[in-house]
Amino acid sequence: MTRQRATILEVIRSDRCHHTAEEIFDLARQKLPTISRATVYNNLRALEEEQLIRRIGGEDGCARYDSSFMPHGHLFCSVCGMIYDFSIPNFEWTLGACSDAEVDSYELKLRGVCRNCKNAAVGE
Amino acid sequence: MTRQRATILEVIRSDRCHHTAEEIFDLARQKLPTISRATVYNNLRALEEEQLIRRIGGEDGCARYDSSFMPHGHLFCSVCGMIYDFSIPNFEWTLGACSDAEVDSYELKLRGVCRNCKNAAVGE
DNA sequence: AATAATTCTAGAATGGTTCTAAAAAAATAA
DNA sequence: TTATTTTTTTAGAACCATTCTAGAATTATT
Repeated sequence: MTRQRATILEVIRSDRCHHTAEEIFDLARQKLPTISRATVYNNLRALEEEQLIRRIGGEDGCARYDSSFMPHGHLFCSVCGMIYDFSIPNFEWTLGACSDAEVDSYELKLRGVCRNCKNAAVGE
Repeated sequence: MTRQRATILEVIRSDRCHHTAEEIFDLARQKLPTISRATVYNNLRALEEEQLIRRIGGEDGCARYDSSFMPHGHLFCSVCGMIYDFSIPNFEWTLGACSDAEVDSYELKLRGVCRNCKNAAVGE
């Protein structure tokens, strides 16, 4: 575990913001000014292969990263742009019950309006 | 509806293969040899905005297109590479019941082994 | 310390997609 | 129909997230 890799992992774990590679590069650079963009990309790929982080496809064509192990989906709020974790009880079981295929993992992306923005709209 | 757009839509509707933009370009060119790549991309975007087709993110970083209106997920088989439609009964209802957010649409990608490949493995 | 293996760095290359500007086609007006 | 305006198409350049390359730095091994 090099300093660079530890820093990248720390950045991803430090909040639940699902940062992009570029954001991770900027945040890592604040702690390690000479870190290279390629190092960020290399380590993101390596960390993903080691299952220490998870890649999720963003809405704008660039990948985002999540450090949570618990399987869950993501709600992309079309009003505030935030990305929220979204869990469905027994979803793995449901997937198994829905077909004869063997499902190893899933990625669930939801588009809509988050609770906060929905409530704000009502209060207007 | 120009000839180019009609041809692109016809290609997407002609089978359930979830083609990439490049594949659609090649197939469209067989019918309209002078069609341009930009026309394919322009129309794919327009057709998506008109809700005549749906874009799904492929596993290899390039978009794929689906002409089905019925909401459903996609199983990417890691053995044969095929992409299968995957439906979950009452899934829209489940999504609504799982949070206070307003969910407008979803994209569900599953990785695993399809029924055929699973059965083939057993028979070995 | 010497050697070998791994990781990092900067910048070039890649590739799917979007943009640009001019030509063609289609729609509308006269 | 002809003239005018709007939309679409075309070819290729540009874009940008990501990957690759080659050499330097670091780390591990002998």
